[in-house]
Amino acid sequence: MRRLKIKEILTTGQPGDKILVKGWVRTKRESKNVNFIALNDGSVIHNLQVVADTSVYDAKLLHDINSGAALSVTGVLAESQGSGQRLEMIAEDIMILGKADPDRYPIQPKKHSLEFLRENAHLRFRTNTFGAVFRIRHAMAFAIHKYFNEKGFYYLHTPIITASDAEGAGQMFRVTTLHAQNPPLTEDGKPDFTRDFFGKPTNLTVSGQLEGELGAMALGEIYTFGPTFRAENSNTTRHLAEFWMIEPEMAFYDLKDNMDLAEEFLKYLIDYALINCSDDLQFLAERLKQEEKNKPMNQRSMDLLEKLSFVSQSDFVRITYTEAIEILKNSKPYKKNAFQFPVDWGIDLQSEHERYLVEKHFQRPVILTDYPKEIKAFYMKQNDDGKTVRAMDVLFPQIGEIIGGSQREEELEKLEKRMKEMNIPIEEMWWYMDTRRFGSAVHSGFGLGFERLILFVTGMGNIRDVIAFPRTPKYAEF
RNA sequence: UCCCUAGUAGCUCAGUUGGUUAGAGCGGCGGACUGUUAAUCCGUAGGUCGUAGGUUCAAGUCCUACCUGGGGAGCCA
Repeated sequence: MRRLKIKEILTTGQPGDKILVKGWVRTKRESKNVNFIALNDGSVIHNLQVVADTSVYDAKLLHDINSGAALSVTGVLAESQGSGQRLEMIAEDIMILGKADPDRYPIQPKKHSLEFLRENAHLRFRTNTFGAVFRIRHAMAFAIHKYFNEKGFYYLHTPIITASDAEGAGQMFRVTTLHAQNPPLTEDGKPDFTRDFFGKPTNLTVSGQLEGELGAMALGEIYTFGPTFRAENSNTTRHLAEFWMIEPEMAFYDLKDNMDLAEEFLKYLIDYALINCSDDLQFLAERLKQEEKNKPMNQRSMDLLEKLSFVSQSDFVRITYTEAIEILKNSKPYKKNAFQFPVDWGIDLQSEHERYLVEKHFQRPVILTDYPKEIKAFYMKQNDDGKTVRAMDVLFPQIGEIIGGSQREEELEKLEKRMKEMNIPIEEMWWYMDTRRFGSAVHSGFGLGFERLILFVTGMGNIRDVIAFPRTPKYAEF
């Protein structure tokens, strides 16, 4: 008999159908004559209720059906007498594929804290919450490829190991095969990287952008979607040492085209989730609502589904950095001295400032553009004012910066001048400079933190809960 | 890295101004029950109080250091 997935059974199954299912026991409810087994196979958030007549089955067999056990069950579908579900399965044959010792199995049929589940990340997929999160994460990854494919972008695989340390996006993880205690030394006593695997110092990538630009300047529109690494000692709910990033790079796009793409892209992804992940989103929305019951009224956030619909339907506000500083200087918290950090043209905006703009002043996503060149990277297109660059940051409620991007500097002389000012080793970057030497053109791109997107879409509060096996300072378990 | 906060049963927590034998709920186990919805009812086992020092007649409780978790900040995606 062909095995049916529970998703299929619950949507198209009919009473009388004889079927085979396999899955894991969530809960078992016992009474004298009949046992109810809630079986889940991961295909949907819903369980299949398996009904086992106690007179038909060996007591030992029923005894071993605990939370976590894997079962194979054949039986007949029937309209459920209970009110919790349309269909249920009257079991005819139950086989225990793998037992789960109830004394040792950590995922009990009760509410667990996210912290506890994080320590049991290998088993947390078996909970409703993490099942939902990781199904949504998959759907978002798929939607990203779908979106770009439909728009004619090519998926370019930029390298994970890189010798370039010019990006300046953060501390990098060194990649080496040299002996940690006794590396070969140069004459002045330093590790001799000419004898390392690649013959020079190498690192895990912090961004695929520079290589992405090379692809865009031939293929037209490309995107990368892969793991990225930062060796920063940051301990927050929004940072990981290993995370996934989506970086499109487009020839002939100026900053406005770039913003249009970013906005359309984010809305597409949110809509995709609303349409294709409604069961999981509904569960997460309900979960969030329960959690927020303990919070005071003014700290509660919008319902998850409302929030997603709202963002997908509202126009993102687009203002320049200079305008944002003006708004902040005229704001109540500024006048009341309620900001912890100063507001002045030239400073980098702090979380509290971004929060104010997005959550209080505009109450919708905001795209800030044209930042002072001093606080942005060397490759950004310099404006004629000599002070600002064509950067754009997309700010979302609660999570802050979800996208950072810019129009790139395509003029060789300007780029070289800026690199010299910022002490970027131009000679090592000869391949990057070549794009400006040969057939240079206006182009743009941005980076979207995948986990931050998932945070927003799922409403989860900690980035460690939207990646299967988080890597953070002092933590690389599993 | 900085600030705040917590660590007591498998989980979530309570534990009074330091004082006898450390508690509850959930979960587990045993039993009861005519179909349950993280069932209900009765019973039961389960603890080196994060680690190492210190103060004290006496420390889960006070002090110091360290470890780990959580929240916030910085850096950023």
